[in-house]
Amino acid sequence: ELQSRVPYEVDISSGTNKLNGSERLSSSPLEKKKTDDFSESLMNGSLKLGAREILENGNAGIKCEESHSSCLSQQPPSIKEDPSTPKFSLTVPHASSNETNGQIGVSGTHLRTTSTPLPKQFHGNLHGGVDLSGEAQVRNGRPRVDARGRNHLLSRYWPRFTHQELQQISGDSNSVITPLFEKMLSASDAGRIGRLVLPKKCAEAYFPSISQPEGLPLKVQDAKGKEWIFQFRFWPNNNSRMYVLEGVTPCIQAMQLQAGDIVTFSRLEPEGKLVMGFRKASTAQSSDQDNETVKTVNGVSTHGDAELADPSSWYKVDKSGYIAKEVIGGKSSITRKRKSSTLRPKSKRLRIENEDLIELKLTWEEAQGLLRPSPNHAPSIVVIEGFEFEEYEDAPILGKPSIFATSNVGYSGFN
DNA sequence: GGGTTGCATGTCGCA
DNA sequence: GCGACATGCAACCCG
Repeated sequence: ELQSRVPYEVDISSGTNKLNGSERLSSSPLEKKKTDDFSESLMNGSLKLGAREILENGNAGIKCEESHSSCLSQQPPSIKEDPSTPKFSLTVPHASSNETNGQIGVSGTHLRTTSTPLPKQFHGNLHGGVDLSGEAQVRNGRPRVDARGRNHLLSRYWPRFTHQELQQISGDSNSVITPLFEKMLSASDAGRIGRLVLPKKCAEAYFPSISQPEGLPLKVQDAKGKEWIFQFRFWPNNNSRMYVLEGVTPCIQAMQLQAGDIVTFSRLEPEGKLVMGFRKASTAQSSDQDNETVKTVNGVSTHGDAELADPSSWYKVDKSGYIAKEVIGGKSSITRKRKSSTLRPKSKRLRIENEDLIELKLTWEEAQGLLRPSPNHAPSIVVIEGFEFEEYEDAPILGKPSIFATSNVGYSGFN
């Protein structure tokens, strides 16, 4: 018996992540794509500020070192099954300090080592203590690629953590959060059966490898620190596997989750704990919408348009099984016909297919989150009516509030 | 008889 | 065309 019945935890050991390691460079098409994506991210600068934002707020940093192009071909985190110990181990490369000195804004990948001060307007403290600037940058984090198969994950599983979610997970600790993936709960997942179907690639990448269908118990901590033990197992499915977490009903109920809500999986480091968070459907958009706005867990407006805040108002399922999409401005379209035998919405397919129909409206606070200071220019401090403002000689850069990368070898996927 | 478990099957997205 | 995944459903378990 290779697998102990003792609940497994994810354990992290530090590795290396040499940005200048030429031996790691690769010219494979996939990696070229990542490089391009990353370059693109640098253009808008949002990665830089997103990273800083987290640091400057003194909360858990987020590892996103894998977003750098030179990280892309590094060894993926290995998920090893050690017969001699019940402890499941994940090896996650870390950044070395000399890789990031002065690199923030260029690499933007090693959050804990950044030192460049963040312009005050990006702290969000001018808005009643509510952070309005950082969340957009962190919610589009990308997971690592499949640790074993190195196959990329579908975009709908990319973690899109908000700043507040990360805060909620990390609490007051100095732990670093590595967002792994997220999944929108299907009706089956949220049902009473208590089985949460896991995306295969995510399961194989981030959870312990299992050889027997019975799998093994997996200890997962929720955002409140409560620990749950799920049975991580798989079913043979055709010639493949279908991974499920069993026994999730109490957790689902405790979180008051339902179909359409999003569960997130991340890892706390250095503890190596697997952490399960959630995002209610009322506060989250379809996970397939990259670069879109997301409301925070507690409903605090961030970059989300007020009319975008409630997806429940976007979709209506009629008796014929159609899902009608209501878009701002009264436009609507039929997205896809569902099985007529069931009327329940299948959140998986809830997506906006024609993004041209979306009009983004921003408040001033939201727009501020898009602004980036011009590089290489130090601000001058001006005090107006008791408030400090930073003045820049050059006009700010407008960036898209979507960039965040999380994985070591996975997607840089920047937009 | 109700709940649970394990597998089968249909649908959809992606290569 | 194939793999992934949502879910249907029959077999099994248990009170």
